[in-house]
Amino acid sequence: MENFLNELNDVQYKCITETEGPQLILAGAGSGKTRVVTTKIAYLVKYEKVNPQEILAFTFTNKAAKEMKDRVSKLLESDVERMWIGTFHSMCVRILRRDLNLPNYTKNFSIFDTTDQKTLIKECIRELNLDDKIYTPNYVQNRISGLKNEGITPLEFEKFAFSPIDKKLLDLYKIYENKLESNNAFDFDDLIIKVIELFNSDNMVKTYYQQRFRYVFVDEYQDTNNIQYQLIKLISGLHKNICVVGDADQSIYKWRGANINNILNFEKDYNNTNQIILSQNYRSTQNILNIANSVIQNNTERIKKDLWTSNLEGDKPTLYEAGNSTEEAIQVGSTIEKLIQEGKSPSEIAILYRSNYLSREFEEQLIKRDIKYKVIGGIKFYDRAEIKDILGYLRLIINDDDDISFRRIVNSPKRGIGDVTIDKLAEIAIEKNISLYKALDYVEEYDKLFDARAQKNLIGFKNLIDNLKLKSTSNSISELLDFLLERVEYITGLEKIDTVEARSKIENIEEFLSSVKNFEDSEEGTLHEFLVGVSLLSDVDKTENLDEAVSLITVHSAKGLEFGHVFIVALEEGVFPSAYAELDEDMEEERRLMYVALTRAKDNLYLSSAKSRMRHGKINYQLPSSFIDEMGDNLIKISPVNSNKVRFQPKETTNKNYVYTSKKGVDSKTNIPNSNIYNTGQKIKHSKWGMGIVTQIIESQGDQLVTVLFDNGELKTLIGSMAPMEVVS
DNA sequence: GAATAAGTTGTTTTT
DNA sequence: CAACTTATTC
Ligand SMILES: Nc1ncnc2c1ncn2[C@@H]1O[C@H](COP(=O)(O)OP(=O)(O)OP(=O)(O)O)[C@@H](O)[C@H]1O
Repeated sequence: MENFLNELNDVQYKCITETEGPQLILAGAGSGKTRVVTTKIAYLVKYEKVNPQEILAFTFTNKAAKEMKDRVSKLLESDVERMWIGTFHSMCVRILRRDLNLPNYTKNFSIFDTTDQKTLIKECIRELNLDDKIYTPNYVQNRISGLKNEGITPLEFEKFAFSPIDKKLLDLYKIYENKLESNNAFDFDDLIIKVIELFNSDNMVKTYYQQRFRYVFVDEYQDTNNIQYQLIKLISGLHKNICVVGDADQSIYKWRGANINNILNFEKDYNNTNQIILSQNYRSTQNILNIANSVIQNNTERIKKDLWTSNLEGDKPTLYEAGNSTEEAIQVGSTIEKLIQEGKSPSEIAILYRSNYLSREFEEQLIKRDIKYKVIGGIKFYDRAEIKDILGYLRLIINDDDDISFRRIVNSPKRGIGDVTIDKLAEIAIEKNISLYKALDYVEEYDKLFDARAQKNLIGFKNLIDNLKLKSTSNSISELLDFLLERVEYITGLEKIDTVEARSKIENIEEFLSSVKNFEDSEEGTLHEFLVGVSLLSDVDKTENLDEAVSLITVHSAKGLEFGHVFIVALEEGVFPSAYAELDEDMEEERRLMYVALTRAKDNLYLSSAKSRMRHGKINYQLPSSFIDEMGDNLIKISPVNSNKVRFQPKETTNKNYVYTSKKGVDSKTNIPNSNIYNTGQKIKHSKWGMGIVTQIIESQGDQLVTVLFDNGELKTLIGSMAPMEVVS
């Protein structure tokens, strides 16, 4: 890569060669922001002779970090191990592991994820005897995390917590923080806060990092929150060579504390900011860009900016309005099948949706067509109960103050230690102000508390953990795990149950074991590093770019990615935009989300919606997304296939891509006689039962089993060809 | 204390 | 719908 600078336009080139001082690069989607950062890092090292260890770059996900490292290393033809490139959270853990110095913490701290936080918060709510209808764990977690993201400590909150609810919240916040501390644990927000506190309290440490990192970069700057901003400011405070890149129109994490003011404040806080705007889009066709621009300009809280491209005009995006969600999924499935038959790479195809639950029907259709796919996000692998159990053991082994993990695994698998026993143990722990694990030492002393059985079980458990602790000091992680699973009889226990679920759990555990082996082979890290890695993994990171597979992904997770052919589905009011967006500002964020979705596409965009969709087990009738109107007449509308008869005789005028292709004769749907085809969501009239709605269809031997919810409340399953009923409109 | 049955609730997005 | 909680029984 002799001349990587040739791959840049003039403005990009300017960004890269103006290396000194604060630089704010604002630019629309696909204008090469990420490319600027990677190339600039390479430029600094190659032409400015900057030492790689003087480089620090914050990315949004670990995957983005990995990609950045890969690209830089390609440009430089050398490894980039000494650069710090990673998410805020992982960089902070790195700092804490090195320099953490707090009286009640050790460097083997646990990281509490959102679920752990809520568990802890539930305890707090119970202790304060608060009404759990008002103070739901969700609400409290949200509020506390919101405060922490803003950098508001309990002490500061006290100054303006006046409402009765806020006063209670303050109490909760205080107890919560104490509990974290006694668990030797940090939540996600703490990772950043504690580094800021560390810098502010220890000048030596602060100076070390300030001197070391001569060049600091932040990608996806529009989604940084207040504490991240503070951290950036601190860490770049000496050299002030801070280069941030972002796009205000792509700010989609406000709900997580992202503060768009960070863009505005930048120029105030850094003198002589070099602001550069990139406005040429290299990613998308003109037609795609037109739609994206036309949607985003409806935001009023926005600095207008022009984004143009010299790319080809391309195909016009299409819009398909399906009668119901299954039809929509079939349409998308068969279009994807067609694309692949035409020779398009599956990895260049993505289905984007607003919420995870929407992936299901599309998965079913892809499975039917034997199309490989990967779902990014949703139920995370490491979130499965069996994996969390094992992680719980590991966490407890290296941090025995971690009561959350203790509670999780003390009776999993069942070993006769129930809630009552644990509550008694917790009494000892509270009285002595120690962890649950340490309270185990007093079980014999407090023998009147426990019956013989419970006492025996508790002592057995203590021996188990102590054994594991011992093992952990001298063995590799996978040896420890083998021993653990053996001793705990986790797998043998599952084998005895022998259900489909148990089998899949065993498979998951085996997959987990091999991922541990992978970690050991590639990184040679400690157990703590392994656990940290797992805790901070994001959804996008988890899924390897395995092989050629279609991606199913939320719009949030798709930020920063690009695909040749993008399907944006379920474009309905209440879904996208979400029903939860009530305020104007929420609506604007939804619109930005739409903008992100649209600008992921390089060549083709396929939009679709359904008139009815199941949610929470009942049918919702949906209106098309208001964003569709905002796209103007740049769309080719494909009329809904309103009856199944039409399905088999597609009109000539129908867009080619949307012709139904029935791949295999086995497809039961093609065998159904035309006379009585029902679809879920249809209204029907039965001669005896009256009006009702079709809630489920089961295809069976060329006929349909139709489940109908009648208006009188009765739920009946009827044989499609026999039942005296008809569809009404 | 564990296993089952019945009832209830709801995340939109995730480091 | 499915995941989670509560009630009931052994
Ligand atoms: N000067 C250039 N010449 C050709 N292609 C370019 C140039 N700059 C960027 N690209 C290409 O344009 C696409 C978008 O670039 P990149 O991902 O860096 O943009 P971005 O601004 O970070 O996008 P987003 O805001 O959507 O994350 C990439 O495929 C990249 O390779």
